[in-house]
Amino acid sequence: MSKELAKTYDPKGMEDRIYKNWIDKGYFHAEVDHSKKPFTIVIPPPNITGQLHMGHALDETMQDILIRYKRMQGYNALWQPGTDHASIATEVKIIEKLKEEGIDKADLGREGFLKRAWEWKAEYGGRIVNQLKKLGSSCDWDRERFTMDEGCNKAVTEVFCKMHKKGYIYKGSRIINWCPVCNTSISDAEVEYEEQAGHLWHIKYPLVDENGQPSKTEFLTFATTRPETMLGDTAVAVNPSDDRYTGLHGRQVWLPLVNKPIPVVTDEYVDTEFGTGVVKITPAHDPNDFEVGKRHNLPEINILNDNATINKNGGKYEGMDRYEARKAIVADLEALGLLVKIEDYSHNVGTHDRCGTTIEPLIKAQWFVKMDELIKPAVKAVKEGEIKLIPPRMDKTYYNWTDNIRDWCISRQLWWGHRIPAYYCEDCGEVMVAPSAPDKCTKCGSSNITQDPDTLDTWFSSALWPFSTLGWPEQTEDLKYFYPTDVLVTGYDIIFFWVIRMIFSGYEQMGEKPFKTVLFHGLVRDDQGRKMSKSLGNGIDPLEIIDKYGADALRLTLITGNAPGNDMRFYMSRVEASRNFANKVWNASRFIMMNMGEEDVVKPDASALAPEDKWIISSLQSVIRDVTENMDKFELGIAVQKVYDFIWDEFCDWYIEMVKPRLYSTENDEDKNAALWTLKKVLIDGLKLLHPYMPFITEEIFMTLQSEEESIMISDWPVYDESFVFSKEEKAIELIKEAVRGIRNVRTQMNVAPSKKAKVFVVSENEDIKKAFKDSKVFFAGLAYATEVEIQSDMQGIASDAVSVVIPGANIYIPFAELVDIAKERERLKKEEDRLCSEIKRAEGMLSNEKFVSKAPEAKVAEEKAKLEKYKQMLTEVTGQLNKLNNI
RNA sequence: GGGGUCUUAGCUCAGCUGGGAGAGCAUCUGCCUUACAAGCAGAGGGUCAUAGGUUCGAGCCCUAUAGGCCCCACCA
Repeated sequence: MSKELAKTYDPKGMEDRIYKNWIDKGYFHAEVDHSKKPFTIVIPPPNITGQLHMGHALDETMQDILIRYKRMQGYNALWQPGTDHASIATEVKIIEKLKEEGIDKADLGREGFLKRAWEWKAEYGGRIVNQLKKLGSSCDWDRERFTMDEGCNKAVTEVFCKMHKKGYIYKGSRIINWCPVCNTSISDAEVEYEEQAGHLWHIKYPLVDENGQPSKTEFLTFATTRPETMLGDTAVAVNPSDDRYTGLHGRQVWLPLVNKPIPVVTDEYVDTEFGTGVVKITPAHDPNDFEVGKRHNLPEINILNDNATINKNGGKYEGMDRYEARKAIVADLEALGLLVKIEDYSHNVGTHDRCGTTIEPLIKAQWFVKMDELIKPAVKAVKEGEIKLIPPRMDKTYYNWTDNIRDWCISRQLWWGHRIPAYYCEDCGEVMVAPSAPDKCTKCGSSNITQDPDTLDTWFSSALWPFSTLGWPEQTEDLKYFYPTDVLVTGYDIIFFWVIRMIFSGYEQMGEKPFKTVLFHGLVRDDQGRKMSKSLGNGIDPLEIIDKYGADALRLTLITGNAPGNDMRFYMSRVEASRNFANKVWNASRFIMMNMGEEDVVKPDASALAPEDKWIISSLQSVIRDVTENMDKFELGIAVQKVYDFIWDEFCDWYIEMVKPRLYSTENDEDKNAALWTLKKVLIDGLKLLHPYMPFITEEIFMTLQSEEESIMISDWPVYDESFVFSKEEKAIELIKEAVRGIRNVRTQMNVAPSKKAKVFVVSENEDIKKAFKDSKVFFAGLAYATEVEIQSDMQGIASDAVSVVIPGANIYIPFAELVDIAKERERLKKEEDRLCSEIKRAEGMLSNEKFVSKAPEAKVAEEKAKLEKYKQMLTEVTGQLNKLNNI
């Protein structure tokens, strides 16, 4: 049967065809099967609003690699996919779209808006999923979920009610972050601080004199960045230990414009070093002032409407925008002579991470999750290694958050999301939290009941994702079998939003961790190290890359040379390099197939294997061992680098070249068979090692090579096989390694030599060596001009002006008249001598160290001993050669 | 203010628990050798930021310094 690959590697079309086949065969699907061990990953659900970007591509690739690897190892691998409703992000987009149609959200009403939202989801929700498929993601699409599907809704309601009952969810009037553009509260995690150039206004308030009137001579000066908030001032504060102001304790100041007296209070919060040591206190519009206000029982005067205009408490400023009011107030204060000075001032301003609007702290009644108890098992889990974070330094980031945790504001004034299952009696005000609307008020029996209009923070449902997707709150078989999941792969940027919240939710709801390991990756940046963003227009579309170079090349690019948790830069030249590697694999495979005859190769006796066969097979074993080890440690970049080097350098550039003469020869079928068998074996194992990284090309080659197989993705992962490690018993392998070194030397010299024609003599009395060099082309393949090779048993045939290049055991002599610059050769040998001397010194140093000999692993010590012997022997030879050269 | 992290070849980065300085790209040289020019064979290029310390041995561990980046908190 003839086996053929297309002449050129072209991923286009091929990838889609293969993916479709995998789907049709159901290879991605996982069912509970107690005869196998489960391996589970839940996908970080992409937003339905989203388009695939490089961050996704990296994230999905890493997960797919792990899933494919484990699947090949015989695990029952489940990659649970799904999408996130992304409450605020989606709502904002829909509002934008409505605006284009000239429709206002309010006009549609809640029902109408939600109808539009679901239509939107139906239209765009599948887009990102299809894009994931382009990458080759082996998700179990039969299990695709959505954070607002029936099951997830049930989970959300269940959790809300349960936690409310336990007192972990409560409604309270507290100072929260308000986005005046999105018109909703947001959590602390959603506030992004941004350095902004602003001003520091120095203002003075008159003290109140004994007649209760503003003094004309006594003033208290302070500085503020937000003068407009003075409308809501209810005190000024000084530090109790501040000597400058001890006389003012208990007095009052006159709040200008509002025209009323407010007290001077003392509080430790005030920093005596900053400004004048006086702070105006606006409890309703500043988190710190809020705390001060609580301590001193100060009234809280809200001066802002939800859209950040001044409300009726602002007197004549009512209706003005917050920034207009600021101008007006500063102008009025100046007119009153109360403005001392204006300074330029750069400070951090809280903005909404979605829309960039400066957030406004407001007091509002919102729902919160009480965190102090919930967080405890989550901290313990990481501290005790129950959950491992990779890289380990992420622990610190994690604790940084858990140690400073504040209650989580979960209610949002949005429509798209999980509506809070709280119901209010319009008659008596009773609050009822229940899975469904109660018929009557449990307190007064009234049926005049309305549901809380707010929805939940989008992360509330994501926090339940690892178990809600497996069927919770039902006690499904899936849940028992696949939970806890094994690995969570995600970016470090959502550790606070998502990772921590999944962990405490897992412990609270399931009594068990949601995953064993969290593998973090960094951001994919552009080639200048900038974040890829829409506004910069520097984003690179993964789909375009896939279209041009193939998903395999993209995946390889994203994984190589990148350590966990580190950001990476994306270079087109690296994509090209990856594509070139794919091309290399393709052509090597094509070469092997071309040389395979009609009948299949059979496994040869070990005795039939040539030294180079044994060498490459042994080498393959160590690659298998190392790669498996690296993958188990989640060192994906290191693992694939090893596969890459093995395939390209050792297999293609050395082994295939060495083996060519045997393939072209028609004399020895047994030998040819041995070569072909080795080629095929190493290729197949190499493809398998590569498959998690480059699933498409490996499948295409694998299936062309052995059409009787089903698919590489369900084949067995290669296992380190001691019986294939010939180096332990075979000296021939050592010989190959040394020959490789010798050949390099020859090539180097030939390259600098004036003549291109070389005559190379191999001189040895050792029959094994002579056999190995029997067809010396083996060792000079790739150098067409090194054609003349003679093998001799003694030195007779060597011209007196020959000089050796180093291959201990077998000497390759090159007539230097043709090739070698004596001075250069001498230099080289001297360098070699130096190297060996320092090696010997190093080895001797180590071996003479009692600590090393007693503490280091035995194998290590033995290795060093062997090295020492080898180096000593090599040194003798090099010295001999050097002497010989010196005598010429 | 607290924490993290980085500084390794011209560029971008790997370098696992301390034990022979690596890759990709770029540069230079020579090759269309019947798998591959998306290729082959070579070469050049590094005081591993600086200064100390621990060790038989440090790119790796410790301390300090300089510079860059990130996260958190936030002083009005």
